[in-house]
Amino acid sequence: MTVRTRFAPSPTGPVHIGNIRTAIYNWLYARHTGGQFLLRLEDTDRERSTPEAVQNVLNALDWLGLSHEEEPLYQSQRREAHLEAAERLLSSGAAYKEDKGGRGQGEAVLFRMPGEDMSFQDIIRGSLRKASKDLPDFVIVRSDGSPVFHLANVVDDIHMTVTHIIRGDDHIENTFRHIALYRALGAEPPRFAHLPMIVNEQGKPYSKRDGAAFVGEFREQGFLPDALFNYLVLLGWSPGDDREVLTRDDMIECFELSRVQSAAARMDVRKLLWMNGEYLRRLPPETVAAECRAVLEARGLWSDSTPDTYYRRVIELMHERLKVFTDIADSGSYFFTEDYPVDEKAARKRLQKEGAAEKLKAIRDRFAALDDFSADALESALRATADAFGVGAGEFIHPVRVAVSGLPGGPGLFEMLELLGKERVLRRIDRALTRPGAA
RNA sequence: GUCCCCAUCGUCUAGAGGCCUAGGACAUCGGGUUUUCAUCCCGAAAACACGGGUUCGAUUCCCGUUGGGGACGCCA
Repeated sequence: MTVRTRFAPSPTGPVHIGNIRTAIYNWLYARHTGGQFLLRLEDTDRERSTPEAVQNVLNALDWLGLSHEEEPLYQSQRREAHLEAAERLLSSGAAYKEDKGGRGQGEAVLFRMPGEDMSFQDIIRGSLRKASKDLPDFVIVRSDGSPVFHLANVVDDIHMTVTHIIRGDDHIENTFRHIALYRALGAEPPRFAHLPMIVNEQGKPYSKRDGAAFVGEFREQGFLPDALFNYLVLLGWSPGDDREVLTRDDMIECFELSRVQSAAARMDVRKLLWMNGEYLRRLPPETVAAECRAVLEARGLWSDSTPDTYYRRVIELMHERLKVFTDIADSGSYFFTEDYPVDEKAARKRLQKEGAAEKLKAIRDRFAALDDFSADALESALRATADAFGVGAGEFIHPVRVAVSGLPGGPGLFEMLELLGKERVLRRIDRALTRPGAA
């Protein structure tokens, strides 16, 4: 029998990082076994489900490359099937009506639990059991006639012939009810695998207040889908060897549910950043250029008059220094505007030191006299000046860098100066010289 | 309150009774490379929650304690 897994989110808000990892594991397991990965929108909560949230789910899956087989099933359209199943349970005696004084007036339909202790083999947790006394009957159709989650969920999973249910461990207790429903409906229960939660960086359950909780946020912050995917896969699972950066094919090949961790995992944005850098550095320059441009536009740093050759060179110089695309706006803004921020600490150390102004002035004049403003020419000019002063080149390099970029680090100074061009370099040095405190 | 689940470096993990002097990755610290930053290379510090068993031998098995988390809806 071919494996069929499903991702069944309820579209009530942005897709959470924990949810999407569940989707990833479902997808990976289906691909690993040559099976199918299905999608079901559990949109039966009329008050909280929205079309925007549905779109958000679809976008998140698409962004991460989590392709699914068949058309998505909208649970709200399956109401008749759910109610029909309830009728069957009623007529077989597996369910009964009772007025528990709930929503609306009239009777709800309750499912009759088997009245015996239950257990099942979870692929990740092993044997899980529950005593009969802790498994009370429960409502499957409300007194207003609407089906309840447990019923809809099971009926739809049977309908979709799902063979492996991979979901969050907050569903462990529900599983006993679901298995009982499967049996009463005359269906063979699927295999279950319950995933641990992902907790925030403080080790607490995620709440709405936590940043870095929704897939869309990572996208906005300039993270790459493949990097987020790779990071998330490793959050609770490992290939069993020392590999960390894995291709999609590698993951598909060696993914095993039995190797999934049973303890909750904590989100670590620093490692995610590292992972993103790994992927970003391997990207072709055109891609980096396009993504960075989007960031620059969003930050108001982009001008359509930026020469293509100039921009390409900026990306060449910055590429390996980026961990996320948004870094281009933080550590490369001086390539695009005169209004770049100046690192106070660097300015104090390099520009306001004894004798800094004198050296800066000397090198400014030396640069001004240059006809050839190439990196090589700039370098020999600067080194000659340093020699004349009887000091190391660093005594000139650092102040110039801070004056021209406002930052303590960045691409090779001479390439940077050449790219910026004579006019801008001289203007910026002059400005640094006149800045208060630059003595 | 009742029931259930979980527990290896700060974090993610390897480890399925002797191979463990507990391995890797991120982060941290030190060194090398670089004009700087980043990359890259080398190195350091850093963990089996605690207490009982079982065993010739426990990080690995069992029980308890502690600590965390979850479920107890006519929400999904």
